[in-house]
Order: sequence, then C-alpha cells, then structure tokens
Amino acid sequence: MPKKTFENLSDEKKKRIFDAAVQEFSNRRFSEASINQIIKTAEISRGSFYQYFHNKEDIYLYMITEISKSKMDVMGRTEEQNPEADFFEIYIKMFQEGLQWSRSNPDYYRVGLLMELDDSRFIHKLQAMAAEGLKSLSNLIERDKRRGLIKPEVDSQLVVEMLYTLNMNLLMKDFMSGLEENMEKRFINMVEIIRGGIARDKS
Amino acid sequence: MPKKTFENLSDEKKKRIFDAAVQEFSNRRFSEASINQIIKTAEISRGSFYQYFHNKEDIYLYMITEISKSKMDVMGRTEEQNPEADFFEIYIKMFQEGLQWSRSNPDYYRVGLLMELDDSRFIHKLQAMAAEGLKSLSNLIERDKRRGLIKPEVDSQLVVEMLYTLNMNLLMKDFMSGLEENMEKRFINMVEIIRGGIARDKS
DNA sequence: TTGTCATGTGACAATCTTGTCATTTTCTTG
DNA sequence: CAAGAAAATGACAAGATTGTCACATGACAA
Repeated sequence: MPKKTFENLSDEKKKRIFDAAVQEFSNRRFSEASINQIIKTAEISRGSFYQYFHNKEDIYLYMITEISKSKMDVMGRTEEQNPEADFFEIYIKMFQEGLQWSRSNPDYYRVGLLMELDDSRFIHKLQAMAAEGLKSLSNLIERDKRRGLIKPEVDSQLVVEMLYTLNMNLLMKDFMSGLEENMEKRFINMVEIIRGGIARDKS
Repeated sequence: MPKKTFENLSDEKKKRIFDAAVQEFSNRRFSEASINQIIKTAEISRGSFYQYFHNKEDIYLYMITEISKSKMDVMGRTEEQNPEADFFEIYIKMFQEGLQWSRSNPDYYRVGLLMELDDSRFIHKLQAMAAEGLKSLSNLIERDKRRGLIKPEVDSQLVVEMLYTLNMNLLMKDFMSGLEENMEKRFINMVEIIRGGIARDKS
C-alpha cells in the first residue's frame, strides 16, 4: 500500500508515477526493474519516491491493482452473457476478449506476461492469488459434465491448468517474437484438440 | 569456447570450476548468476577466471555442453529401442527416462529448468537451438498419421509444442514446490487427453 | 510577517556487479 | 641451476543497485 503522502498527490503527478512504473515493469521483470529508472522517467527525486512508497514491491502492487481494475472494466462479464454456452465456447470467447484488451493496452499486458516469468518470492505469492481465479473455470467444466458433454472421469482442475499453460505459452511467444499472425487460429486448434480429448463419446 | 589456458588445467581443477558453475547456475538464472560466486566456490581468483573464460556466456556454454553430453549418454536411445511403438508410447517412455535422469542429476536438471525461465538474448538463442531437437518428435506423429493412428488433418508441429509446453510446466512446478507425488500420473493424464483429441476415430 | 508542518531533494553509505592489469608465483626447459 | 614462459593473484576502475537522512522549500494559518 502506498503511503498517505502519495494519495495526497495531484492526479497528474500520480499518473506520471504510475505511467513510469508501467513503462519500467513492462520492460523488465520485477526482480530486474530499477527504481532509479522509475524516478528518472517520472521526474521525481529519489527521496520523494520513498516518501510515497515503502519499496519496490509497494509500487508494483499499486500498479498491478490499478491495471486489474482497468481490465475488470473491460472483461469478466463473458460468463454471464451466455449462460447457455458450453465451457469451450466461453473459454474461446474469453481468450478473444483478452486479446482485444491486450491490444488496446499493450503495456499493461506486457506487465502481466513479465509477471508470469518472474521467480521472486513476492511474485510467486501474487501468482498463487491469481490462480484462485481459475477455479470458476473448473466449475464450468463440472457443469458440462453434468450436461453430458464431457467425460465424467475427467480431472477438471487438470484441464484448466492445461489450457492456462498453453494459453500463457502462446501469449508469451507472441510477446517475445512480435509475430502473432495465426495466433488465434493456433489457439482454437489447441482448444479443439483438448475438447476432443475430454468430450464424451457421442452415442 | 573456453580459452586454451582452461584446457591446460588439471582435471581436478576443471571439475572444481565446472561444479562451481553448476552450483551457481542451478540456483540463479543466467542473467542473475554471478561470476563472483563461481570463483568463490571454485576457489580461484578473479584474474584466473578471465584467463580461462572470456565471460559469463563462455562458461555457461561450456557447462551446458558438458551437461548435454552427460544426458546424451543416458537418454536419446528411446526411439531406437522400440521402433514399432506409437508416438505416445515413445513420448511417455522419454518422459520417464528424463525423470529418472533428473533424479540422479538434480543439479543439472535445475540448470535446464532455469534456462527455460531466462529471457536474455543469449539464452533465447540457445533455446531456439534446443527446439530443433523437437522436430524428430513431429516426424513420429507424421508416421502415426500414415499408420492411420492419428487424424491426418492434425498439425503435428502444434501437438509437439503443446506437449512440450505442458511437460515443461509440470516439471517447473515440481521444481519450484518440491512436491512431485503424482506428477507422473498427471503427466500421463494430460498426454492421454491429447491423444484422445488427435486420435483417428475408430471405425 | 512569521511560525509550523508537509513535502521535495540529492548527497551519501553500503553493497553489489564485471573486466583489466601490474605484479608475483610457479613451471618448464635448456 | 638459471632464465624465460606461463599462470595465478587481488587491487582497482567504473558502473550499478537500494534505502536513509539532514536540509531546503513552499503553502498556509495565525
């Protein structure tokens, strides 16, 4: 949590600092990011920084929170929109919306990917928290089991992990290389393979 | 390539340095690993180090090469052993052998995983080279297509990537958390899902 | 105008890092 | 044994990093 002194700042200055943080954390992993760079970009003094934030973790958390807010505004309502859609329809839709969001907020998106790459204690805690969010997905799979769409013996948690892993890997490659041409096609391809692997045999 | 002065060293000293490098690179990513730590562990002076190697990349490459040799001695013959086995049988066998190798050489194994996590230019080049090795796997899939075991429209390259990604993710988790109880079971579970997704419908 | 108080500042200490180089030590060979 | 070659050494330069702290500044109220 930023200190009270930070809250007191003008919106303009707060934004300047936030943007500087995004700039840094979207180019270097948390453990490699430098406060020096942030204060240089934000044009504040070293002393000020420590008057606003306790340390690097503090500003990172602040930034992540802000970004999450922004993402929540755009996404997170896919599930409610089509209550009748099956798991894979919803999942693909979510992917596409995520893609759209990442295209309009490339920096925020890069922050997220770099977070995935980090291996500091601190970041691992955050990742664990994020993983909680995946539970709702496995609930969807369970529902489709009851509907008779998915084999009952399938480990839904495992499937969610698989999809998440493959998804992340795909985004990561895109992020690193910049080529994303048939990314969506590849994504759907992968999802279809898994769907085929867990779908209940038609009979 | 290490300098000639390094080659001239006694086997004992070479091993001492190699072991020190393994110790460091199995605990920190390439970009974070410190030469200081290596020379301290190996008990050589700073000057000596630079008389043996050009820089950090140099010793890393040397170490990776040695590790690869050691792994090649143990693995890499799975495919030839059962020329009649189908792709998934071979793949699972490979995984199991790899697991065994990693258990008898945990440090080498950690080096490999940390390499996967790094994002420096240098390491990316190495990763690209390693990826070449995956081609032989997609050949196996192609063969199984011809055998009528796998749907002809499947993108074999994509399947290999999926398996590789999932595999890595599994190993990584194990690496981080230390719990590996039902790892093999989970692995087979995942592989079976993909197999089900690309297998030709029985008819 | 003056006193108070929140805020801004950058020099500083304390740690790191890599790569170099003049010097010393050890080895080898005539 | 003695001279010349090869190897080992660690101090050093030059560059980072984070967090602290004594002080400067400026706003606001009495």
